[in-house]
This record gives sequence, structure tokens and C-alpha cells, in this order.
Amino acid sequence: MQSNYQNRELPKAYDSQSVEQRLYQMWIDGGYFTPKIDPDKTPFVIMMPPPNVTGELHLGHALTATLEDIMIRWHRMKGDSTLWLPGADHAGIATQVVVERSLAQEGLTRQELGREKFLEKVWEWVNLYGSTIDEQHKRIGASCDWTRRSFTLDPGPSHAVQTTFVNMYKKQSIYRGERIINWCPRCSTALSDLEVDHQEEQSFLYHIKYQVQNQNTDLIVATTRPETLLGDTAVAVNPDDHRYKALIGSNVLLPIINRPIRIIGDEAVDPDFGTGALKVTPAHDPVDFEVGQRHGLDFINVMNLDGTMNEKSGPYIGMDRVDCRNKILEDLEVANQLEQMDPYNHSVGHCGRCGTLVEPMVSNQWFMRTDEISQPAMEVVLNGQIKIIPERFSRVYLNWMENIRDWCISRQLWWGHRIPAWYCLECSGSKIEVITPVKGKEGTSKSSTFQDMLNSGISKEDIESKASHILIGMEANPIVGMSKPDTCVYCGSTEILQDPDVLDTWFSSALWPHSTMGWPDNTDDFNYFYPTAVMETGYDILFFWVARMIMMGIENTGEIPFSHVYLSGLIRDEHGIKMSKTRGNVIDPINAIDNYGTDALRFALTTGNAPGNDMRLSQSKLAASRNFINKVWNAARFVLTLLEDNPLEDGLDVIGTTHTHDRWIISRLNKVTADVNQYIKDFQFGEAQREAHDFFWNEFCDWYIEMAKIRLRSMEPDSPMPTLVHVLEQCLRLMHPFLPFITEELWQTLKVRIDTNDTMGPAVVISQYPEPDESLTDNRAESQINLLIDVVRSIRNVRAEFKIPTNVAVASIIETAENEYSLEDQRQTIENLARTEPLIFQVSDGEIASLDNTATIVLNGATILISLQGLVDTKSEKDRLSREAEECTKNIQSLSGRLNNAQFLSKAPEEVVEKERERLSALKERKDRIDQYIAQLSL
RNA sequence: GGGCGAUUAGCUCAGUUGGUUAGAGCACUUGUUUUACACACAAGGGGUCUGAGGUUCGAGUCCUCAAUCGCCCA
Repeated sequence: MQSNYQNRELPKAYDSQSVEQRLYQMWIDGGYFTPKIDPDKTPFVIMMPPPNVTGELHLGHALTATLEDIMIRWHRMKGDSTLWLPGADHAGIATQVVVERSLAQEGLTRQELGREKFLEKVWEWVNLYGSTIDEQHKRIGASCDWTRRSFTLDPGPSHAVQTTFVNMYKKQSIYRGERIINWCPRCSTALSDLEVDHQEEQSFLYHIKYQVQNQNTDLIVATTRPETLLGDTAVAVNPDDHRYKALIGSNVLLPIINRPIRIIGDEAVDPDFGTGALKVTPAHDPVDFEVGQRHGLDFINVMNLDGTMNEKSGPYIGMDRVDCRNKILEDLEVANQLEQMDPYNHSVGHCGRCGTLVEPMVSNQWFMRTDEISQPAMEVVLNGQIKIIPERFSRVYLNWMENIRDWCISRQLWWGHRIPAWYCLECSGSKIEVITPVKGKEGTSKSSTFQDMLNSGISKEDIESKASHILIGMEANPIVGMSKPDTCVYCGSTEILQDPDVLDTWFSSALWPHSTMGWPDNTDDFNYFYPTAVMETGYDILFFWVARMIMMGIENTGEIPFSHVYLSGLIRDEHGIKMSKTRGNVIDPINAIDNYGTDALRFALTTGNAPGNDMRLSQSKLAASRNFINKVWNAARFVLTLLEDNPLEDGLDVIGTTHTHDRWIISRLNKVTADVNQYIKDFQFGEAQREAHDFFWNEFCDWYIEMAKIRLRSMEPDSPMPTLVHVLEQCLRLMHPFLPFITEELWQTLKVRIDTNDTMGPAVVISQYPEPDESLTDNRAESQINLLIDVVRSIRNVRAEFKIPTNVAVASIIETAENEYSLEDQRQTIENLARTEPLIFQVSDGEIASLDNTATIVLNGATILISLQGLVDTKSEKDRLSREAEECTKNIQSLSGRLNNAQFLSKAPEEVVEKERERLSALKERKDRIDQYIAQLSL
């Protein structure tokens, strides 16, 4: 490897393609990403949010990986025992849908395949494509420990899931219940509240006539969902509503099917909504469900699980719920029972995954109680044990926790952690309903009990495989445990059926920080690395994931899962629109890496990135980032080239250098080092990167290197080489967490050319991160170089204004006051950088130098006279100086106003007052000088 | 209905305990093949920090109200 670097010509532009994968392999081979458990070191741990195993890297992953890698690489270089644990999430619905889709191309359904075969297919798929995203993470430079890579369905995490379920079931924190849940007819499963997106939709409020039985009047009921009328079991009015009070207790006839239902009084009814009379459909609406419970109403489910109407829906049986609504409206109209339709906007729930209208439906599901576990989860944020960044999301978090509801954790899928509950077919078989598709009749199904099917001679396995749904009745008794019971604890039968459902994918994700470390076992990893340090993820999954990890982490381990939550924003396109494939405005990170390089993508994603704020990414931002990377490349290439003719004699020791330029850049580097460290510590990665960028480009490249060229050209004995190399080397370290590839490539190249004693270590990735050293600050050198830069800029400015060709030198005089930092020792630098010759230095003695044909620049600390034969017009020169004098006067007035204010003097901090005083006296002095020149010109 | 955020140069955005003359990138104007870099260099133009009040010696920054846009929860 070394020989590759030894005699290599560096190309004129950085070529990321030839560098990145080779270096990543070198890091892996070095084992640099695998931490050692070392009690003397501080562990620093980040759990990578596990991407969907079916997923491909998108910009959200790229951002997450970049920010986490910055933290990880920084901590690693600081010497912490740093672990970044990668993994993948089995992503129940998403993965199942993907595999079902590929089966469909072969004309197969999962039912035809059977559960076991289907799961084999999914595993095949996972083994084939499941590491795609890992490879993509490697391309983005993610320095995670692949030896600890984890998958939610691995034995360890699965064991943790089971243990958690069993423990919480024993404590009755997990229970089965008959409740209204969100049902997605397309995904054919229950969803948690979080997986439902509410969208405002234009609809109608339908006013429907219900005939009051035995009276010649109608009760007008307002509803947005006429199709559920078939499942109505009451009409509710507010008991205090004088319009309807008298009717409470009477019956109305349901339109169309003429089933009598009661009129009830319930406080929940808002008399001002609609007509003040509401139909009550307890099996299809969460509010009605509670009303139904309060009043002991019947629960009539009128729909099949696929969203079609069932046998309870009379004439509408078999119709899709949307068609049914239209048909009912038509029929009501014909029967003259549709009183009116008012346009009405209301929010409607859609499946977060597929967008299908979700159906609120009564169903038996497993739930997790959240009232108790949410309490400590709130406490740890309130008392600061867990710090959420940015802080404002703490309130969002707490607000959600306060209003948390029980979590529906069962899913009617095959891919996932199967619920560790079993049922005896002997004692509970008649309480288990099996729904099977009818062959040859698309979309129809029949239902019978498990017991009946067994009795008719179908095997248990066949029933399980062919069923589209197996519904466990509330009366069935679950046996919950870590493994399948041999015999039924109630009757001793050996005919045992495992609960057909799997757990919500987020259930296993919630355990991620401890399940990946070996919990519930007392492993070395768990003892050393848990609790973790930072959880970095998008704010969009604060509730889905972060909140649940906090609850479950505390529940299972008694400890917080992480001490910091860093929430990043979402990435949008250059117009602020969410990226999506259908819109075609997606930037594919791998494509960006191919075109611009990984470091450029990372740089672009970190630029101006503030926690919790959305950001935009565009091709122009990527190009600008690539330009910076190329700048780094060329600056380093230049220094490396110089090394060939100017080898270092005393190594990299620059601490004792006395040259002003060296002392200046080292002083500045030290300040930047301090700031960058502080910014990273404070999670201000964008600011950290900006400061490193600005220093490297605007100070090191634009000034120090340019000044060093002059020294080298003049064969000065005091060589800038050690400082050039030192600053470059330190910058490579400083920028490594942000730009891992180019910094490593350049550092390796540099190393083989200067590190004859092999003291630098094998790679920058594990070298020590620069630390500030206050003793390197040199205010005098900084002031002098600042003045020098001012002088050079001013002369260049005049040259540009008067259109002096670059290769023409101008004569000038620089006057400084005796006590000011003299610029005389900077003669050579100024002459070269400003192209001014001859250059005369004078100590100001109050006399004004000759002003014929000169432009005059009055700076704080120096006056510059530039000779411009035949180009200067006295009048315009006078005007220019007058404008400057005016500007000065304005500032002097405002400053002296402030300094004459007793309040300011007494209340502002001493250093602020002192600073203002200095500014004022400098301004006054400058103003005096300007006035003198104006006076001179007026003679 | 409740809550949160944004509003700073033509565009995209930084600006974290309130303290000089508010910064960057892109775009724009002018000039430059000055052998590290044209993915560059040099010089320049461009902002009453959404509006109205208030607190303060001092406000882009803190408070109140309003407007516009966006998000979350119900």
C-alpha cells in the first residue's frame, strides 16, 4: 500500500472514484471501526437507525449516516472507545409487500404458498438483497462496526422481543382486547394510531331521515359515512337538547332495512353539530364505540376485512364500501330519505404505508398499556437525563406522552416476530374463526371455526396456510411463554396453535439499543456500551421510534437507552418540495457520489445544517462542495510538490518558529481548532464545518500559501515548509470527520513523504484529533497580518478601480505611526501581493507627503499613497475622501453618543466599553488624517 | 380546535447565553491562461434582518400582537 503513495504523481483534480472504495477497504482491513472494551476509556456509542431491509439508500439515510459518522469519527480520534452499531429492520409490511409483489409476477399468492414456504421466500429475498443498503452505507464512508451488524429478526433481538412480551404479559402490561382499531383493507392488517395519516378531504355532511316508530315524524340524522348506517344500533342526541329530549327512549327505523333502533341520550353529542342527532355505529367508529359501551348497544360489523360489505349489510352484500356509499345514497334519494347534503371538510385516515382509506373497526388485538411506562419516559426528559436537540422537541415529545394511548401491537402479517402466545385447539378451537378465500371466486371468502374445519378432516397445517385470516375470539385462552407449550395448561391436549399474528415492527425497533447488545443476557457489550450516547434520527419518527425506545429501554433495563437525542430535519429539493420518485425530483445519493464524490455529498449535506430544520439540496450545492474538495486537493498537491525540492529537515516541529507569517497561521489554526471542537461538542456540525472550510480556503490558501510562495522564491533561510506541512496535516485531521476520504488519501500521501520514523501512526482515521493550545495564540502576529491584508486589499482595490494591468507595478508610500506594528518587515510580501514597487515606508511625522497624482487610502493604523501618473483626478479623489470622512463622522457620532451615555457606561460590561473607546479613538485618528489629505488637495 | 416552526442579499441558507460596520454558497458585474487549483484567482455591486408595538444603555437575537407559508397532534 505504501509504495502506491511513494512515487505517485497526483492528478490535477481530485478523482474520488479511484480513492474511496480502496480506502474503505483499508480501514476495514485495519479493523479501525471495531472498538475494544477498555475500562480506562470512555465509551461512545451510536445505534444506527436500522433501515428497512428492503430499502435502498436515500438522502435521509445519507444525512443520518453523515451526521453520525462525523460524531463517531470525532470521538474515535479523541480516543474514546467508539462503537457505531449498524443493522437492518425487517420492516413487516414493507418487506411482505415486496415479496408478495414478486410472487404475483409468477402468478402466486402467499396463501397458495403457505406460511412456511412464504417465509422461506422472504428469507431468500433478504439474503439476496438485504445487504444492498449496507454496501451503500460503506460508499458514504460510514465507519460503523460491521462485525456487530444486527438484524431485528436475528436470534438475539428476537429473544429480547419474546422476553419483553412475556414479561409484560405477566405484569398485564400487554393484554388482548376487543377495541376499535385502524384497519387497512389493502394491507389487511391492524395499524397503530401512528401509522394512520389524517388528510383533510372535501366531502358532504348527509342529512338522512330516520322515521320515528309509531309516530308520524322523522328524525334527521347528520353523518359523513352513510354506508355504515347498516351497522347503526342507536341514534344519539344530547340529553339536554330540548328538540329531542322527548324522543329519548323511542325507536327509529333504520332507512332501507327498517330495523328498529333506540334513541339514546349521551353527553358526548354536540347539539350544534349537524342536526344534533347522530347515528351510532359502535363497530365502526371510535366515539360510537364508547357510546355503545356506555349504553350496552349491539356491535354490528358490516364489513369484511377486505373492505367489502358483509352479510350483515343486507342488500349491499359483497359491494365495496365506496360503491356501497354511492348506492345507499341513491337508494335513500329514491326513498326520499335524503334530506340534504352540505359540503363539508373533514379529516380522513389513510394507511401510512399504502394510502388506502383506513377503516375503524372492532377487532380483537394485542395491546400494550402505556399509562405506566410513559411516566418514567417523561421524567427522564423533564429532569434532563435525556437531552433532546433541538430543545423545542422536548415539548412535542412530552405533549405526545401525556396524551398517549395504548399501543396496538399485533399485525395480521406473516413476516415478523410471531406473538409468543398459543391456544389449545381442544378448549379454544371453537372460539377461533378461520376465513378462507373461496376458490374461483375472486374476493369472496367463507368463515368457519377452527374446530369445525378440523372436524371436517382438514389438517391444522393446511388450515393455517390457506386461511386469509385466523381470528382468535376473546373467549380463547392464550398461553404465553418463551416457547410452545407441550400440552394445554387447561386440558392437557397437545393440539396447540400459535397465535397467527406478528408484532408491530416498531416493537422490536423499540428494543434496538439494548436488544443488539445482548439483553436480556448480561453480556460484556451490554455492560460496557449501554446506555448509548446519542440517538440521531429524523424528527418524523420521534413518536414512532424515539419515544418508544425510551419507554421500552427504561422498562427492560431500568436505564435510559441514550443520553442525547439529535433530531435532524428532512431533505427537500431545491424548491423546498419533498423528494419523491413520482415527482421525479429525487437526488439519489449513490448517483451524487458517482458524480461528485462522497466527500462532496457529505459536505453538501452538512453545510448549513441545523438540528430540526429541513434543508434543501441541489446540484449547485453539490458542485460547490466538490469545488471545495478539489481546493483541498490542490492545496495539498502544491505542498506535496514543494516537499520534493524542499524536504523537511527538522520534522514537523513548528512550535518555536519566530516568523510572523508562521506564528499568525498557527495562532489562527489554534483558534479554529478550539472552535471546531466546541461546535462538534455542541452538535453544531454545520458551523464546525463552515469554520474549518473558511480557515482552509480564505486564510491558509488565499494568504498563507501565497505568502509562503514569496518566501520560497526568495530563498529565505527561514523556510515556511515546516509550517506549511504542519498546518496542512492538522487541517486534514481537523476535517477528517467531515471529509473522510480525501483527508485520508492526502494524509497517507503526506505520511510516506515526511514520516521517516513512522511516528504518525497508520491512518488519519485513528490519529489524534487536534486539540487547542492557548500558548500558540499570538495576538501581535494576528494584528500585524490583519493590517498587512488590509493594506494589500486596499492597494489591489485601487489598482482595479484605475484598471492598472496586473503586470504593471505601482509605486507607493506606506505611512504608519511610530507605535503601530511596523509593516516594514513585510515589504517583500506587500510588494509581491499588491504588485507595488518601489515601496517606501515612512513613520508619520505629521507632514503630508506629496500628493500629486496619487490615490490616498486611509486605514486604521496606516496611510497608503499610490502613485498613479496621469490617472488621478484631484476632484474625484477629494470627493472620495470626503465620502469616507462623512462615513467616519457618522460612526464617530454614534459611538461618542454611546460613550457619553451614563447608562451605557454603568451597565455595559467593562470590556464592551473599552472596545468602544478604542474604536472611537482609532476612528477619530483616521478622520483627522483624512481631513488633512482633503485640506492638502484643496490647496 | 391545540401546539410547533419558518419569514435575513436575486436564489438557498447560517447567524446558541442580546454587544463592532449582519455572513456564506450560488447567481450577477469587471478583470486575469500570475506554472496548486478556471472545480481557479483578484476586485466589486446587492440587505430599513416580514410588519407593528414593547423590554433594554444596546435587539436579526428577548416579549406581545398581526400577516404569509409549512408541519405535528386531535
